[in-house]
Amino acid sequence: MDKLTLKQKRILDFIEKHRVENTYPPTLKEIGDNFGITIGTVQDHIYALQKKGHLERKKDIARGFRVIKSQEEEFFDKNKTDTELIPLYGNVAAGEPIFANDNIQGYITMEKNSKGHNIRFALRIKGDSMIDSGIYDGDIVIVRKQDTAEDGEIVIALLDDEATVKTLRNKNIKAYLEASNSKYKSIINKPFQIIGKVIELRRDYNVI
Amino acid sequence: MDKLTLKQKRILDFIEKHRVENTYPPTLKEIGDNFGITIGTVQDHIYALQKKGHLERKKDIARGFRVIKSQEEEFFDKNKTDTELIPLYGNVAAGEPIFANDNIQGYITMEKNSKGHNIRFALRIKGDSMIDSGIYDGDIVIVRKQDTAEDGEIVIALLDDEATVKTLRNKNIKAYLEASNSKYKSIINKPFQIIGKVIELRRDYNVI
DNA sequence: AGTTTATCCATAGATTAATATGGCATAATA
DNA sequence: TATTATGCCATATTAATCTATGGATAAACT
Repeated sequence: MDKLTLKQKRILDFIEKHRVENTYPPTLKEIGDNFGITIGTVQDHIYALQKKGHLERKKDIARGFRVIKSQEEEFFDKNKTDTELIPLYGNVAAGEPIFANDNIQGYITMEKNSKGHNIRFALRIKGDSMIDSGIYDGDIVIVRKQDTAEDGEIVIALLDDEATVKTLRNKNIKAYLEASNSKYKSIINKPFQIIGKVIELRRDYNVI
Repeated sequence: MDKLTLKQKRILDFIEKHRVENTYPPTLKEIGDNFGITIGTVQDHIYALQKKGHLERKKDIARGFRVIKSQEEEFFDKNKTDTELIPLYGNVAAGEPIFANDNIQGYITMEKNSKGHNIRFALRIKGDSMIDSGIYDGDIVIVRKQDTAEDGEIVIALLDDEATVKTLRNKNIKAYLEASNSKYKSIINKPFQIIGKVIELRRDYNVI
């Protein structure tokens, strides 16, 4: 990858920019028109770009360019691709399905999970029952779907057909759920089902 | 966006796949060759795809296709491209520079900011002085660099050469910083400099 | 000094690629 | 049933695009 002259760099950038914007690379003429030079001159530049290893080209193929990216650029692209969007669900009233499509309030960008495809989703917290654990009304919790959890972990549980955020206590003896706010009483010995475990919390401060 | 027939869908997919793999879309002939049909037939399919709103095409332009993506697909693409990594700094002792390269603990994936290039960084919280605001030891705050802030906003301030997280109070009269924990006393009438404003909080729950 | 590199131009093919037409058969739809 | 959409072919024409050549100047390099 020899170093490029300013002109060569500009032409290379134009080819890539054109490709991104139009979905196809430019022709020799289009390049020439953009820089106010003739096709013959463009040929010279293309030849130089190829020789220096910054551009590949298919013979006799219209618009047959491929811009070769540097390692840095590849890296930058790579970390751009290793993210995914997970759905953000609003809080649901008792009896209503949580994972309904029309309950999706938006999407949260997250890094892709390396190991396996464990399914995650986000849930907006309603109420202050977890305030003593530093989870406030309006916060968003990222949840990993699973049906078991350890003592002390914060879980999303289905209780009386309603999804709630609680701390799991004494799982193996008589499991109950603890609301992290002293004014709420904890739920003991009620049947519940664990939907997932809270793995992250996000709070947006209103920013204009 | 009318519904496509199987054949039409396959041709559309081929165009997009070809574009991604080669950096440029195929010609009519290349499409025909791939499916074992003639150019005339391809023209028919292209016409149908255009009429149904799945494909755009520039007249008289070689390989001048643009595949129109559904909202879902746009979404999927968006998360691939519109993110960036922001540096996560550890807490620093008094006098040491915060933004030193060897103070970078990692990187946080975030959605790119649409408006302008305001610079953001992340900081890991040390101590419990902001616990009453639900910011705990070990939490990560996302900070937008700026040197002013409004009353009540949580800011990163440089105070006695140390970066601290505080709530800003009475900015215009006698500004002081408030620690959100009753056992800490607020800092009044000391000179300080605002580095940035907290725009988001993230907390990771230890997950194996 | 001689050679290569980088920029330019002009022009004449040769080939690729798009467009225009017309025709045919079958399935879906009004 | 009449009409439209789908899926296919063949061929001629026009336009786009690439390739090849030759020439020129100035700067950088050997």
